[in-house]
Amino acid sequence: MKRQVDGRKARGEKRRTEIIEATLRVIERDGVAGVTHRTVAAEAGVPTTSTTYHFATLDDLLVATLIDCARDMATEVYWMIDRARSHGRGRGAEEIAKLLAEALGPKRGRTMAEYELYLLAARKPELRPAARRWLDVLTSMVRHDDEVAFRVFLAGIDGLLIQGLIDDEPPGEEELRPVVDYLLNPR
Amino acid sequence: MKRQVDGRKARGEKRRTEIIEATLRVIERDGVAGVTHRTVAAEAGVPTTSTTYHFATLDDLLVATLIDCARDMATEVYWMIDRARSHGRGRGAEEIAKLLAEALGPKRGRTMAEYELYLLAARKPELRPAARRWLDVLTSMVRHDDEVAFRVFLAGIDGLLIQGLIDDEPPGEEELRPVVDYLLNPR
DNA sequence: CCAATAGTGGGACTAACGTTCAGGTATCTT
DNA sequence: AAGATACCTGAACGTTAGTCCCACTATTGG
Repeated sequence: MKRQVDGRKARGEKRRTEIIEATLRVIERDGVAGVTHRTVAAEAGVPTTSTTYHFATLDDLLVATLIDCARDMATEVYWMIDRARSHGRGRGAEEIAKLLAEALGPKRGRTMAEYELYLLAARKPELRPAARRWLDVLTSMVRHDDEVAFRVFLAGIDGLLIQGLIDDEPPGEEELRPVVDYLLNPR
Repeated sequence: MKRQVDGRKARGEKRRTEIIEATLRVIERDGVAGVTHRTVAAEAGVPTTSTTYHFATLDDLLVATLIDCARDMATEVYWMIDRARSHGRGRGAEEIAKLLAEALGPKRGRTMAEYELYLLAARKPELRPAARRWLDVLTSMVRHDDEVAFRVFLAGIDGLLIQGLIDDEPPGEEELRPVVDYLLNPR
């Protein structure tokens, strides 16, 4: 049978994704610098050689992990837009502000990981399509008649996030809302 | 004499700054990941032990380098504002757009280094004052009656830069000017 | 049923790493 | 002049890294 769920290949791919997830956890905790075959293997609870079997080099592991991370981010943005739409016109700012506050609060580690992806993509062209994915999702979903205003909006989101990461106490939802609102409809 | 320029201490501090400059070059070329005592020593043309003599640990070297980098960035921003002012009201956008285009073009490596500083500051609170320095300079020099608009401006600059770093062909000055202009005087 | 194959895991090898140390030299202080 | 001081550096230590090897197991396709 080809569709056997517990076969060799299926278990292999399962472990592969487990390794990727463990890598993401390591990046969230210690940054890309903390990623080694051994730390990842320990985090995933597998022998060291398992990571080298599924990913030829450490670089492959990093690239695979960050592409995965970018995919998650893009789908999250997708659902955010969807939610903002269903909440009616003009309520988009609240949804976005809430998401930003989460990114800087409970999901801070994840946000840092995403910006390490950005920086790695700056050096590795192969990662750029993945890093740009959430930008593409936004661009394709949101109607933008004013090209310049939309570009400011995209840049503003990134700036708010990265500056929030180096704040001693990151801004909360209520602090972000007027800024996001301004970004969405400047007068 | 205390003012001897060729004394023991003076040469020591000179080498110290040479090591810091070499470290910055390594970061620009290979990123923070490429910084080791040996690569830095080779880049500076000094023996390996020299880097450990002047900086107790690798971390100290990194922190010293990034603080130095941040200082340069802040003074550059200072002079940019000064220039924009002398060019008369309303010409600020051109000056800023030119600076951004340079940061994404000839000085791309330096810009990447600066964002590695950001990300490191997100994990090391001791680096945050240094990372925020150029923001503080802007805040103190530019009159801003509208708090929200100014915040959008700061975030926009960062967003434009970091998104420019993952573009396959970074935007040029003429492409950036309308966006910067929009950031400065939204209607 | 059986050869081929994908996955597993313990061990080990080499290279590179951060860091230490001890001996040496030039400079400063008194 | 002479001891103290700051700087310099070759050699080496112990550790950890990436990666490879090989014997083993369980699944697969014919």
